[in-house]
Amino acid sequence: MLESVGRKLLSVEVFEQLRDRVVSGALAPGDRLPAERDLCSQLGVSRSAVREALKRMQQAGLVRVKHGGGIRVLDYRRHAGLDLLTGLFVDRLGVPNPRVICSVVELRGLLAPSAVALCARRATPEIDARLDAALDALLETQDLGDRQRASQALWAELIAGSGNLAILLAFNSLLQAYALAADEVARFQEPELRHDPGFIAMVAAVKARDEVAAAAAVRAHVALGLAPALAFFSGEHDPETVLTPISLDAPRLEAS
Amino acid sequence: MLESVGRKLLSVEVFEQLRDRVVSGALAPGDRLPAERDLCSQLGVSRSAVREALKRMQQAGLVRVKHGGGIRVLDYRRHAGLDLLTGLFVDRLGVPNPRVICSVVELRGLLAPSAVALCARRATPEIDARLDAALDALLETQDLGDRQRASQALWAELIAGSGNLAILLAFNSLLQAYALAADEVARFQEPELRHDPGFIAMVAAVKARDEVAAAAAVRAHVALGLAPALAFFSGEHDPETVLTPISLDAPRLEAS
DNA sequence: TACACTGAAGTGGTCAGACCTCTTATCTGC
DNA sequence: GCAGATAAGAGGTCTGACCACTTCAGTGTA
Repeated sequence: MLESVGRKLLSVEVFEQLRDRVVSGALAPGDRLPAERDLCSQLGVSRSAVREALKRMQQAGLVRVKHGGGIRVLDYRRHAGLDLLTGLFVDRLGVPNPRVICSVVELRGLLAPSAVALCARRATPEIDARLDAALDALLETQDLGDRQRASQALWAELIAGSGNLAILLAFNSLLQAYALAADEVARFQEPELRHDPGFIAMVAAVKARDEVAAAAAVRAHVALGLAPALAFFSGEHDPETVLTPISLDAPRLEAS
Repeated sequence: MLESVGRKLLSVEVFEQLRDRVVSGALAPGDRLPAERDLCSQLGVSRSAVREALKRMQQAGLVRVKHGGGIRVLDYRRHAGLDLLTGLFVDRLGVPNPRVICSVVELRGLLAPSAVALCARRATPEIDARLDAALDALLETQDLGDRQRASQALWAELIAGSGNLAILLAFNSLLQAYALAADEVARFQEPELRHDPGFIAMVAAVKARDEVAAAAAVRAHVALGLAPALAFFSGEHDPETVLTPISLDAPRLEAS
């Protein structure tokens, strides 16, 4: 079946153009952007569209706007937040950026064990029940797409169970980036998605309130998709540097 | 001396009002916002201001706007990214939110050792030199404010040295939140900021390319500020749950 | 010459109202 | 009772005007 083309809004189009110019370095930190009215004529859109795009740029930490004083480009490596990943994960044509993807995969591998260990520390009977429900739903289906959705729901429960809002939001940022390359991600994630014992072990460890076992289970489970992902996307990297299986020496949470 | 009052822009004011209504639950997920034109009259501002605020809301993952179909509130716990911390760290009056701050402190404690360990794995002579320079600058000053700035510069080098863009951006989000309560943060961070041996040990371990020592040094150093911070801000929490020193059982990165 | 002041030009912020496009719900007719 | 047509509602875009702030060149004075 066909997909809706869903034409892009002008302000989004302008935002993405500006964003790409900044993250690609075409506009260097400290540079001054053309005046709003000049941007309008250059881009062929109204000032409203330009201004709305600039609001997004500000929100993303890519530019600094001073009333009457022009618009200056910021160094995104110093001022942009994790949400910028959404704009870096794939380029305008949808081609994934290997370097960015590797960093996201790596961060997930580092953070997930800690998050689930915290979940094991702080879980309640209510959380246990929600985990059981999510796990049952996951094990019921074999379709890869359904699995992906179900595993995402289970992860959401595990992360929420950590009781840490910052971790929750960080994972949201990571997932939002993943969603842009859902198909590519699903491919190398398949071994992880289909490994029932991994999911079962994670939930069991949490329910047993065993932080060590929980972290270990997560590390082992995540490792299934980690190595293929890094191998697939790290063509331009030094294998010695990037391919070292981060999952095997990832954070370990010991008992208190 | 007096500080500039720096009046807030209308679009920012509107954004913050809407954001607070969403994260406080006054506007529940699924709720429909008033039409743009109604918001204008209710808030007494023009439609431009409202629309620019709504663009920020979209960018933050707090609402979903559909052409012709109204504006719906999203569940920020599912759709907002780490950048939202900036808006949650302190309330409109500048009073810090203990629950959020604890989660940020905890995430920093979990992430920093792993990040520096990665730095130890991937550092280059150039990075070594930059670390030395940042460390020297730090040790030169005793003023607490200067220390805070200098330590931030050193951390920036360590994080950048990890070669992981996602981690870098995540720390940016955390720092941006910290900045909103800089004074409060500096108070409980003082022991950490003044502990020269901690900084020296971290840099030495990185230069020795010793991942284990690096992670251990970071864990020990960060712990100095972690316990006071959690104690100071976790008044409304169950000590058993939150005060368990996360730093002592934080992620440990073993040698490959 | 060096400095402080002034004022004009440039630039972002706000406003008003118009018109277009898309969604939604109702209404009509079969 | 259902499908298609229709009208109302809501977001998207454009225009042009005016306000508020910054910047800097030009002016005048010490």
